[in-house]
Amino acid sequence: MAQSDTVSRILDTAEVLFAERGFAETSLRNITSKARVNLAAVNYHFGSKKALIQAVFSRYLDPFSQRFHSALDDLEARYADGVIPLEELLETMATTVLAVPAERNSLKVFMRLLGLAYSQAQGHLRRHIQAQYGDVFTRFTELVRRATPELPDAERFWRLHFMLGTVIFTLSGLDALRDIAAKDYHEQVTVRDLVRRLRPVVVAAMNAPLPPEIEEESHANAHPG
Amino acid sequence: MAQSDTVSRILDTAEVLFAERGFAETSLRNITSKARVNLAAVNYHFGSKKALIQAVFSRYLDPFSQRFHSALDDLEARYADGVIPLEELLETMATTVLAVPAERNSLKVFMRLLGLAYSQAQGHLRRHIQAQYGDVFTRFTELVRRATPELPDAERFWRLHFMLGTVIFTLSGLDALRDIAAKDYHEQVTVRDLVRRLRPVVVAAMNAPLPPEIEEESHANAHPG
DNA sequence: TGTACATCAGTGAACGCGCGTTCACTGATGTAC
DNA sequence: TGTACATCAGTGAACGCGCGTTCACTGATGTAC
Repeated sequence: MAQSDTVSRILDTAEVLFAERGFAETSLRNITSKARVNLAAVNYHFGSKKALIQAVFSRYLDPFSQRFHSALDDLEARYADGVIPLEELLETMATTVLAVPAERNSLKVFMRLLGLAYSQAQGHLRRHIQAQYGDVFTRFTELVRRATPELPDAERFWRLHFMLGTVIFTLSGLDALRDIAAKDYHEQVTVRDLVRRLRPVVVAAMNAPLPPEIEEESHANAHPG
Repeated sequence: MAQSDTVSRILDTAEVLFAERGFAETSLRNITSKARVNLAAVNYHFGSKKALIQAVFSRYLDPFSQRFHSALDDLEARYADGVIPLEELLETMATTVLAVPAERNSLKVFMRLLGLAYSQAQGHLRRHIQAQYGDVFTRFTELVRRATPELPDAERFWRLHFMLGTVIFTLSGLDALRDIAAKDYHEQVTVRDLVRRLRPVVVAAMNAPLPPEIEEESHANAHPG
């Protein structure tokens, strides 16, 4: 037995329960009893519930940011001028996002956790993630910036988050949507199928025409960049 | 004084706190002390915390479905052939979505509600809301079907949900995103500004080219390129 | 090689606390006769 | 008009419960001399 079977039992169980019900609704007693581990073990190994939540995130985000960094290295080596087509960037992100949970428990858990982290208003978790993993996202958005020079910075920011919303909402609520889809269309939907459908939608959204300028208001002269 | 000033004080305060921190993280003591109302008043007037949450939801969804129905009546009267352009349908939905919370407190509560309706894992709440308010959404999607005859049914279903994800994610996590946007671009974002940005993105996404058909399936000879 | 101590994962029970809910009660207003 | 009772919004205090955390403890293994 490894020196801490207990630690991974806790993490495995916690990520499933967190994804199912959220952080506040999952108690340490839920986790430890389902993991068949002593209640005090969470505080012994992690220090607090908050720290456990962050540890659950790290198990996904550490390998993700590592893989994503090296995938971007490969891309940058391939395009010597530093301008990587948008489709390639999105494709790479999709591949990396799908690769990580394939080894772990589920894509749904990962997406649900990301969604919870964003919607969590207070944001200690959000700030932790930003501080810990912000650089790989910064690098990605910089590459997207070069791929879409015609987009104002603010517009690009919002469109990336619009698409993040699409992906997180769809993949984290996949069970519910599958339910509805199966009832309406008698169709079984796989994650690969969804990604196939998502691709042209995301590309079209990023390439949509710019919204009309606002003229009135105060003199909104935000020079982006 | 109305026969129950207390009831509306509770509802007004509850929706603000629910929007700020979520349902589980908001206690009845938080609500009643901020509303300067007796703790027991919630259970007296509503019966339980769960019933209070549903009452908060109803204050948004009842007027929303009512208004949306009559807005669709108007549109159908205006287009005698029964085919309403997609842009009009989306515009109408956006207007209705924004009109309801304008009288009330926050768009965010409303968006959280819609998000919950979908992402609630076990789905008893989802099915309740589907049963209570499903007809207006069914009516809307039927009109969208007529406006986009070139889309296969399943494709339309998924694209509508992709866009629902964008809107729910963006507007329900607005505070977090505003935070990030303000830090990166020193720009204050209003809801109206966001809707202006969303419009071309949603239209482009709905009109995106169809994804390539899947041909192979079982004999998995995936061309890696 | 034997003894003493240190380290460490894990445990069982308890702690204080905030939670949703309940209950006996008040006091104002309405209704019946 | 007077009396008795009913209804109802609201109250203060307490209830039991599950929560995250703490603490003294065990027993196995490692280390020093």
